[in-house]
Amino acid sequence: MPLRIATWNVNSLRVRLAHVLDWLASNGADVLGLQETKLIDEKFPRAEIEEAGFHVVFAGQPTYNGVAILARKSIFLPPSQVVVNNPLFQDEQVRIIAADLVHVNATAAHPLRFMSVYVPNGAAVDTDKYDYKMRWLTALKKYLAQQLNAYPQLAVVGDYNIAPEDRDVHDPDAWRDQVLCSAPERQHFQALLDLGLKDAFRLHPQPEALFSWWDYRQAAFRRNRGLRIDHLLLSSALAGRCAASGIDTAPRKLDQPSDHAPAWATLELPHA
DNA sequence: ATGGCTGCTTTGAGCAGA
Repeated sequence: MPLRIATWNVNSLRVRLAHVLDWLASNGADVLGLQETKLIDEKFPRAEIEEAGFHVVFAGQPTYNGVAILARKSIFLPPSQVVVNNPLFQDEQVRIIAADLVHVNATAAHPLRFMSVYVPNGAAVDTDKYDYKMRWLTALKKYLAQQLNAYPQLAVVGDYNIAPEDRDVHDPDAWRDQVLCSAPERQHFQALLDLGLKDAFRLHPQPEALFSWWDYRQAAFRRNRGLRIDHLLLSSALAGRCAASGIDTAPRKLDQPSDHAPAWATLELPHA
């Protein structure tokens, strides 16, 4: 059975829990990285998620950010070796969680190392927040270089807040040099690919103008005025076993949607 | 040029998101 992994910026898990549980049931994802849970740990809906058949590890803070990993109990042992944030970067904001996922019938020598990341938005070019985003991405590259050495089967999924190429943007001229699309941001994304990571979405043919985020304003989703900023980056060992990938825009059509849609990939792993 | 939505916040108008 192929393994389906996914990422979703839910923009408040309190508001979106039903969407997440419905999507897991209908889409069949086995592992899901969440971003922008916006929940302190005391308020995280652990029981509801576990009752739905998933292990969960999470790290939050008041109001902003917050990340989690869900892993289907019928396939995985409880997540282990959990690490929150980047050990190489002092950060007051909670934007990364990583864990080992071991198959219940594990035969592989290496676990699946799964990381859910929420890259800073950056606000606008030439702001303090943009500088923070640049420093954050520099540190992420150093961390992932280490992680790739330690974990041959590494998946780094999340909201990267970067549209890698013009074809990932509904109106490239309007977005030229703007935050999410600026050349320095794209160079940071390319630097991650240069480590050997692969963008799962681009491993397979895709429809044109398939995006993962649309502004809440001005009917942007109905007009498909979106960006592709949510990505699954795979180590070469995983990329070689990636059978399919895509973005599911169905949840963006629901009432009270997240402004992001889930992105996913399937992996043919022999008991990862 | 501005604000356009949405969620959050010692429930309010302001911040943040992208």
